[in-house]
Amino acid sequence: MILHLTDLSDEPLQSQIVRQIRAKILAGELTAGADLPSIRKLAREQHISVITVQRAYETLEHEGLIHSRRGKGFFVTELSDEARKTLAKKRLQEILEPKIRAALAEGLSKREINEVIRETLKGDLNNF
Amino acid sequence: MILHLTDLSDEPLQSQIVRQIRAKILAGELTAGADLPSIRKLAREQHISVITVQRAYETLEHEGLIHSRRGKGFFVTELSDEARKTLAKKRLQEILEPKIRAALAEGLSKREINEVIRETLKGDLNNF
DNA sequence: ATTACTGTATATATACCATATATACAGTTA
DNA sequence: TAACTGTATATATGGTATATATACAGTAAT
Repeated sequence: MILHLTDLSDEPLQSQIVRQIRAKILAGELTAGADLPSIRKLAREQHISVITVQRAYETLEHEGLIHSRRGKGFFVTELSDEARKTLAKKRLQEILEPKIRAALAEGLSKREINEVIRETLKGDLNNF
Repeated sequence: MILHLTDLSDEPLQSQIVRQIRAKILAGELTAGADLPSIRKLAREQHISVITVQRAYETLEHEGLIHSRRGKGFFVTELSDEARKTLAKKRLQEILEPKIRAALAEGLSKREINEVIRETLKGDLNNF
C-alpha cells in the first residue's frame, strides 16, 4: 500500500496516515475485507515508529472503518457503497458546519460563502 | 465586551477567545481603533489565566487584527470594509481547501460536496 | 510623587498530544 | 519453532494549553 508521508508539513504523521487510508477506504480503493499492512511493516516501510502507526490504525478502528484481529492483523470493515458515501458526507458536514458558522459570524453572507466554495472547487478542477 | 467562553467543549479557551474576537472585528462589531479589555481585566472577568488571554491577543496581533501599546493596552487595527471582507474570504478559503480536497479524495463528487454545503447553509438559515 | 493600571518577560508546574525507542505478552502462521 | 501478528506498558523528548507567580517598563489618575 502506497502512502505519501512527509514531515515537512504541519500535519502530524498520525493524521496523514489516517487521512490517506480513510480516503482509500471511502473511495473504494481498499476493498471491504482487505488486510492492511501490519503496524510493524508499515512502520518499517515509512521509517516511522510502530506506535505512530498503531495510534493511526486505532483512530480508523474507532471510526469503524477497520477492525483488528490479534495475531492476524487489521482489516477493512465491510461497508456498502451507500454507507461509504453517507460516512463521507457526514464527515464533511461535521467539519464544515463550525467553519461556515464562523464565516457567517465574521460577516460573510451565504452568497459570499458559496462564491468562495465555487472558486475553491473550480481551483481543484485543474488538479483532478 | 461579551465573550462566551466554556470549558465544556473541546475547543481550547485560547481558540475560543481568538475566534470570538476575530468575528467581532471582521463583522465590524468592534470598530477600528477601539480598545480591547486589558489582559488582566478579561482574565478577571472570565476567571481564566492572564497568560491565556495574552496568548490569544498575541495570535490576533499576529493576524494583524489588533496591535498593542505597552502601558496603554490592545487596540483594533484600522481596516477598511473591503479589507475585512477579503480577510474573511481568504481565511475561509484556506480552511476549506484541504477539507474539500479530502472529500474529493474520499470519493465525493463536486455535486455531492455542493449538496452538503447547501444543506449546511440551509440548516444555518434557521439559526440566523 | 505615588498608586494603580497597562503590556512584556520569565519561571515553574500540570496535563495532554505526537512521536520515539524498548520490552514483553498473547495469538497466528509458515 | 521461528517469525510474524496485535496489545500493553514504560520512558523520553518536544510542543501546546493553561495555570500561578514575579518582575520590569510604560501610562494614567490622584
